[in-house]
Amino acid sequence: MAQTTNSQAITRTSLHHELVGRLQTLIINADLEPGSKVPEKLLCDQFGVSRTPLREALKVLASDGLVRLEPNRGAWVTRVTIEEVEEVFPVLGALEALSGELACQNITDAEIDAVRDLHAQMIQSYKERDLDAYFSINQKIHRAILLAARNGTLTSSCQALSLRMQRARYLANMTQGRWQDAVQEHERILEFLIARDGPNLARTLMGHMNSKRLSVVRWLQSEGAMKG
Amino acid sequence: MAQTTNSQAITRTSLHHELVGRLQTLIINADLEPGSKVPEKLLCDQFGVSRTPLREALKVLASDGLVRLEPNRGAWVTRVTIEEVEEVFPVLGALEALSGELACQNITDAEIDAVRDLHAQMIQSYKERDLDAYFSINQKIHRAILLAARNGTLTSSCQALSLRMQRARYLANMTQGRWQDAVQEHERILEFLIARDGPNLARTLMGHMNSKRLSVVRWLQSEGAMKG
DNA sequence: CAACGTAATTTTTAATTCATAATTAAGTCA
DNA sequence: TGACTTAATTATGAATTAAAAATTACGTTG
Repeated sequence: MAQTTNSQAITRTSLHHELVGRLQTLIINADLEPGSKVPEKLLCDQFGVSRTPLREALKVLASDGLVRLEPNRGAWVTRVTIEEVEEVFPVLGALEALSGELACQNITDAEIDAVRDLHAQMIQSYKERDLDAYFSINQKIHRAILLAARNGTLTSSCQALSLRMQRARYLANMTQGRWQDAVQEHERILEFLIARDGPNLARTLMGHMNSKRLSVVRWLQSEGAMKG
Repeated sequence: MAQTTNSQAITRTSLHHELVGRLQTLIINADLEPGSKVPEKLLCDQFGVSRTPLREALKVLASDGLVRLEPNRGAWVTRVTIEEVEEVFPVLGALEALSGELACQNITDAEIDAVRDLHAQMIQSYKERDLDAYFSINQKIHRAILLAARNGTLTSSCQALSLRMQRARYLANMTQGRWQDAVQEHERILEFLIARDGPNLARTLMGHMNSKRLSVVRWLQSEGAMKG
């Protein structure tokens, strides 16, 4: 009997919590256009909820930087600006470096094997020029390392910032050269992880993040130049 | 006229935003006891607001880890556990290290002078054995370095985590030996900041954070041993 | 004709109300 | 007497409603 109650409790989730996830997805997929106003009424109809839980969710998204609340003006989907990218990537770099350091201390052999598998799949996606698959597996690798660090605070901090940058992932300037460099960086990441070489893994992850930053910024700059 | 409207606009703030700040203060000062239930009704009466904005604020605090929401059970003030300290301090260490690195690149001479002043005041507080003043000035120094890093994302990430640890600041085991060590670490922090030696400042700040972690954990352990 | 001010409409914000879930207390049965 | 069940009370969660603020449109005046 107690078990029944428990399993129900697991599946049960508060409405606002559900909404946070749904809205995150909408924003990351750019279904809600960057810079646009969040259409409260429309979303309420779409999700079949009232404005109270929706607004509760928007407050959380605002503290994560996905929307900006203007008092008495409503919520606006934030844009990925060059300034933001220049700010967020260094922080993400520091956090990923730490995750690499800690992962080397705590990762199991089985987990390393899993990363090795993911890496092989990613290489395959690279050879097939399947960018969507590449991005997806890439993210799984970073997440596997993050989880191996055994630090929940680190995990959530990283994820919140990653989420903001994921809005820009389709902006990543994956030229042939950049893509090749990224794959080579990942080779070294795997290598240092297998060797459980914390300091070098940390350094490589930070450098990797810095390369990503440069790539995204260049793209945003060229895009800005086209428009303006 | 535009200026008048503007200055008014600056002071205007939404109710829920105001509440986030007020509740943070209550929790940090332990006016809301760790582990206890957040008394919605009482707080509503106390602040003279309805439950809607209060609950919006609680959602934000929950995403910052200051309260924990249990579906259909309400909000509970989180405790500072040893596990949390062991998680948060390393992350804070990585972020402060980055802040030191960036500060060395961007800090002005005037800002360095300001830190120097704060440092002198802190030494004075140390000599007078004024722990409250010491903590307060200490925090100002770390914040000054953080602001000199010119990275808003870093600032808010650090602040959110610092807030969680500030609940434990009165738990810090400031024995004579530990206090002296901390002051010496700060001497080196100032020294490397003046020299604008990023790598060494980063290393020192991380070490400083590690010392703090050890001190807090030891205290929590001895406290746990007393009770249990 | 343009610019400023006023009024009306729309939108946001917060309070109230209603429904649902949890907890506690009381009563009954073993 | 103790444990379990059921009912009642209390509190939480979400919708609705009301009040406050902003934007827009219109009219008037210079």
